[in-house]
Amino acid sequence: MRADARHNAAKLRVAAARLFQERGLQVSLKEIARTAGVSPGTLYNLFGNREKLIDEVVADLAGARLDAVAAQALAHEDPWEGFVFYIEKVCELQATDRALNDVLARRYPDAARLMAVCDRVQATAGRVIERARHSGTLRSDFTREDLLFIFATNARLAQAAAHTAPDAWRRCVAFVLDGLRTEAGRPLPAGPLTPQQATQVLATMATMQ
Amino acid sequence: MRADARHNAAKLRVAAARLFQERGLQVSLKEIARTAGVSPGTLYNLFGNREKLIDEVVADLAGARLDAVAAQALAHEDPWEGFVFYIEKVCELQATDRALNDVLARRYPDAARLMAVCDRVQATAGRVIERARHSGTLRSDFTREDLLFIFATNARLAQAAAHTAPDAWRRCVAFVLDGLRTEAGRPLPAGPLTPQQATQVLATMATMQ
DNA sequence: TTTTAACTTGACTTAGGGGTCAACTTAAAT
DNA sequence: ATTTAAGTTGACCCCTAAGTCAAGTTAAAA
Repeated sequence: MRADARHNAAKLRVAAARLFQERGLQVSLKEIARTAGVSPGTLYNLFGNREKLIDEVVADLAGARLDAVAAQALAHEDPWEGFVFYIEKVCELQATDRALNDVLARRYPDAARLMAVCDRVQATAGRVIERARHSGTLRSDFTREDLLFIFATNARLAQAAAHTAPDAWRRCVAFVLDGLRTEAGRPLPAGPLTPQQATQVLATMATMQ
Repeated sequence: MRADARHNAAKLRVAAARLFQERGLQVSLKEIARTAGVSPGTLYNLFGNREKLIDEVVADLAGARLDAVAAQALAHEDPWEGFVFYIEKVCELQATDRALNDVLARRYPDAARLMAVCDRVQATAGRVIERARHSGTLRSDFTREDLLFIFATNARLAQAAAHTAPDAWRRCVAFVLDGLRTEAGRPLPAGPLTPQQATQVLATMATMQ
């Protein structure tokens, strides 16, 4: 790889990371190229397509953040506190980083590293849930898929309110959390979803509109 | 108005009502014209623009449905049951009618009749909440704006899951409802939003992505 | 039947996206 | 300094959307 190509790739990575975070993974690639001071042809030349660019630019960053949150959550002595911490921190990340939504929603199935991040998140989320459930505070009928839907439904609120009322989502999440304690739980009107169903619904949500 | 113009307007109203319901208020106007068997020029000729078409076609239908749900909710003997009924029915409507989202989100501020529907919904929702709160079952810190966010956040889930798992949203709503009972309530991490803030956030959510 | 205003048409403009490629430029090996 | 393969460019292709308007058609009044 020639020096000028390396420089351009670096500039593109910086521009893409910023725009992906600020505006989501669907920003125009032409605009990323413009921001990087490079022609659209060069972007396609160096990265091939959107999916590959995303995989290179977003996967590691998103993965590192989400892993850190999971580790902190599991480090809490009290499993319920760890669970609450996990939900609140992930929502917080979603409020400040639009790219994370699309990562969690498995919106880009051909981005291998991104999918790996996604799988890791689901595994660690499972541990956070299991611990809280086992401690007796989290209601026993709560599943990983339910958690994914909490993230998916609150993501847009967190982002939409980021300027007007940065803490609006905290109220909504608090209502849900109060309903997730064992002592608040009542019989649910519908059974849990399979992981496959959840994946399909999340993908649909991400591509809707 | 000439007979052919009246017929075309009728055909367009039918096509628009169907496509708005099935695919949301942002469907291509060309497609509505095509479905009605009429040229795009005729649509613009007869209705002016998207906002006016929506106002004529959607407002009455959506208003009638939402009013009926509110009336049934207030007819329940038990105020809490009425509250639960109201939330579940509105979510159910949102799962089967994509147009309702955009109505509730005040996405088209120039559509006067639509905005009137919206205001009426907020007023009746306020009564449903007040009644349930007064009865002692609904936690006292719950506001109208919170209800609007519950609708807004669950709308996409209800729609996205409509085919894969039509009852998925019922689980999520059930978690929230369990958290809305007085005995489950704990101090909230953030204050309520003003109506203006809520409106702004809802509008942002509707136009996002 | 003629006339004409009302109405309809669809190609057109503007504006935006993804993606390609022949022609040009340049890093760097010799 | 010359060579050449690697890299860059931006006009160009495709598409789909909103919205316009000159030209053609037709309902219905006279």
